Amino acid sequence: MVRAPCCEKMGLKKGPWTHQEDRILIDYINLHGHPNWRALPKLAGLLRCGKSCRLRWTNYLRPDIKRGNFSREEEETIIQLHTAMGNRWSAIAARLPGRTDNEIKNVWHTYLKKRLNPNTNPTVTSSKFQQEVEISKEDEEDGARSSPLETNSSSQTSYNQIDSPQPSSTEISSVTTSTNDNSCMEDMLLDQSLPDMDEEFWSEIFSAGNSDEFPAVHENIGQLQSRCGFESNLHDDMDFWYNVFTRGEELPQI
DNA sequence: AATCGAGACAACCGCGGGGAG
DNA sequence: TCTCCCCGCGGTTGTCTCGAT
Repeated sequence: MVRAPCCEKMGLKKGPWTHQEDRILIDYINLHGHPNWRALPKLAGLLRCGKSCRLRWTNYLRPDIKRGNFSREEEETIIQLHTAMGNRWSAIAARLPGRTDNEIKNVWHTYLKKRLNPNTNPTVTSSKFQQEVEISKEDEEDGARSSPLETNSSSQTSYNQIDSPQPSSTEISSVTTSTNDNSCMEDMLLDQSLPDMDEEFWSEIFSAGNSDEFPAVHENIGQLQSRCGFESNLHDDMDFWYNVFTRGEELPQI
C-alpha cells in the first residue's frame, strides 16, 4: 500500500494555524462542505495537507464544539466511560456532545488520570490537587466548575469560537464581561461611535497584515489604551487586540 | 531579572478499517 | 478478490505559559 507523501515533502505548511488559514477553512467548508479532505486544501487555497485541515476542523473550528469548563458531570462521565471502554477516545467523545476526542484525551492525560491515581504522581497530590478538590466543593454549590483547562485557555492562541469566528461587538461584550473585569473594555465596546468590529473587520485586518492601512483600528486601540491608562503604542499587536476584542482576553495590569 | 521545569493543549504521525473500482 | 485511496483513531510530540527557584 502506497502512502501519500507527508506534508513536508510536498512543501506544505505545518504547525500552528493562523487566523487567515482558519477563516479560509471555515469559509470554504461553510460554502462547500468537506466531501473530500484530501482535495479540500487545494480547492480552498490552503498550503496544508487534508489531514491537517480535517484535524483543525474537527478538533477546533467545528461550530458545535464546546470548549473549556468541563463540568463535574462531564468529568464523571469520562471517568466512567474510560473505566468501561479504555482509551477509546472517539467513543467517549461521542457520549459527550461538543467535546472532541483530542480534548478528552488531553484532559485525561493531564488531569483526570492523576486525580484518579494520585499515588502515581506525588506532585498532584500536593497543593494543586488539593486546590482542585476545594474548587470542586465550592462548585457543588455554585454549579459549573472552572476546569484547569480554562485557566490557561485565555492565554493560548486559540480561536475556536470562530463560528461565529469573530463575534460582533454585541456578542463580544457578553464574552468580555463574563470573563474579565475590564471596565474600560466594556465602555469601549458599548461606544456607539466605534465601527463594528465584526468578522469582516478582523478578516480585513489580518489579510492586509499591516494595521497601518486601517486607521480605524489604530484609533480604536488608541482610545482603549488611553482609557485604560496605557502609554501610546504600548500594544501595537493585532493578535493581542484580536484576543482582547473577540475572546475577552484580560488586559495587562498597569 | 533570569532560568528552569512542569503543566496544558494544539498539532502531527503512523496505523488500520472500510469503501470503491 | 485485490488494490488503491480516504478517513478516523490513538499515541506522541511540540510549543507556549506560568510558577518556583
